[in-house]
Amino acid sequence: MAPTPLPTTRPTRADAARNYDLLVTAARQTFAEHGTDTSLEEIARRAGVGIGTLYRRFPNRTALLEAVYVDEIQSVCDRAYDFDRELPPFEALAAWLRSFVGYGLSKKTLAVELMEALGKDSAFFKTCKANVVEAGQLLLDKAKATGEVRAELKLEDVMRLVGGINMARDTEPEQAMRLLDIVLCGLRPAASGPRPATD
Amino acid sequence: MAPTPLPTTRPTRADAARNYDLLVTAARQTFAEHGTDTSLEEIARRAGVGIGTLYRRFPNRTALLEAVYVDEIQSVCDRAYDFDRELPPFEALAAWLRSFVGYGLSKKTLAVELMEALGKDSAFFKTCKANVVEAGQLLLDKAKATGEVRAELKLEDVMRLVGGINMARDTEPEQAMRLLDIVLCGLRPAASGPRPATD
DNA sequence: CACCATACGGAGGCCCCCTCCGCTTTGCAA
DNA sequence: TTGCAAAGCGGAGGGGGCCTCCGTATGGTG
Repeated sequence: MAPTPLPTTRPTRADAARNYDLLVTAARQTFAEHGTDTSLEEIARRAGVGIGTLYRRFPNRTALLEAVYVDEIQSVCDRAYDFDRELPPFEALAAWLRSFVGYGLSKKTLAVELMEALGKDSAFFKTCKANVVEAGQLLLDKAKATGEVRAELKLEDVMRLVGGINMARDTEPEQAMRLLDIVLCGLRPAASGPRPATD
Repeated sequence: MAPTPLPTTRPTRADAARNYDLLVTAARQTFAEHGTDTSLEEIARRAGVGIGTLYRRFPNRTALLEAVYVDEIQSVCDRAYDFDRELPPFEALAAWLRSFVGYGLSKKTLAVELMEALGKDSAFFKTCKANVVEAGQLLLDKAKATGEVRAELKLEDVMRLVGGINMARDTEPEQAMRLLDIVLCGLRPAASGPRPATD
C-alpha cells in the first residue's frame, strides 16, 4: 500500500548484520532518551561495539538517523491509509495530522529531526518525503473534493505548518492540539464567501 | 513605550567594557554568517580577545546569545507599537506577524534560537518574553475587539504557530507568507456561525 | 603614586568527531 | 573438515571544541 519501500542497507554477513541491529536498537533508545545529539561513541558503547564498526556502517550521524527513522516513517504513512479507509475525508485528514502531532509530542527530538530531514536532499530522505507526500496528498485531495478544504492549498504548506507545531521544545499536548485546530480552521474555506477585505 | 528595559550587564571598567563590545559585535557577525553553533573560540579570536575573557563575561553560549538578541528583540517589540499606531487592528496584527516572519527569514538561525529561547526560563528570557507578550497582546486584543479574531484564541498559541513557520530550515519567503496566511485565516471567526461538525 | 580589586589570556583536562590499519571472523569451495 | 580470501572488527590517535584555573597585568581611587 505504501508506494516505494524505504531503502535499508542491512549487511548480509552474520556478524555484520548482528552489529547493525545492535547499533540501530541502541541508537533508537539513546536518541529517544537523550535527544539526537547524543555522542556516537555512547551509542557504540551501548551497543557493545567498537566505534570503528559504527562509523564503517554509518559514515555519519545522518546515516544512523536514517536507519532509525525507517520504521517511524513507515508507520506515519500507513496510518494515513488507515484513516482514509475508516473516516470521512476531512476527519481523515484531521486525524492524520493529529496523529502526526501526537507522534511528535512523544518523540520530540526524533520528530524535529524528521521535519528538518524532510527538507533535505539525500536519496533516502527523498524517498521518505515521496511516501509521506503520496499519503498526505491522497487525504488532502479527498478533503478538497468535498469542499471542506480550500482548493488552492498545497500539501507542502500544510505539512510544514503542522511540522512547525512540533518544533518548539516544550509544547504541552493540549497546546499542540489547540495549535493544530487553528491550522485546521485555516484550511477550511471561509464559510460565507470571501473573507472580509483586510486592506 | 516598551515596558521593562532588557537587562544588560555591560561591565564598568574601561578595558572590560571595550572587550564586552568587541565580543558582542564579533558574536553578532559570526552568528549571522555561520549560524549559532559557531565555535566560541572562533568568536574570541575574531574579537581579538582571550577565550578566558569570553567565558568570564559570558559563562555559556546562551549568555552570549542573550547579549546579541537584546537589540533584535527590542526592535520586534517596537514595531508592534508602530503598527498599532498606523493600521487598523487586524491589519496591525497581520503586519506585525508578517514582519516577524520576515525577520526570521533574514536571520534564520538567530530567529530559531530566539523562538526556542522564548520558551526558556532564564531571567533574561522571561523579561524578553514579557515584553514581546505585552506588545503582541495589545495587538491581539484590539483585533479581537473588532470581532476579526476569535475571542478564545491565546496569544501564546499564535506566537508559537508563527514561530513554527520560521523553524523549518529552508522555507522560501513566498511559502512562509502563504503559511502565515493560512494561520491568519485560522484566527478569524467562522464567518457564518460555528464550523461544520467534525465529530 | 601606590595599591588592590578587577580583568586578562592561554595552557590544559576532558570529551567528541572521525580515520586508519593491523588483527579476527565468516562463509565458501575443495 | 580444512584452508583462505574477503569482509568485518575495534581502538588508538589526530584534530578540535568546551570550559576551568591561575599567574600576570591594569584601571582607577585615595
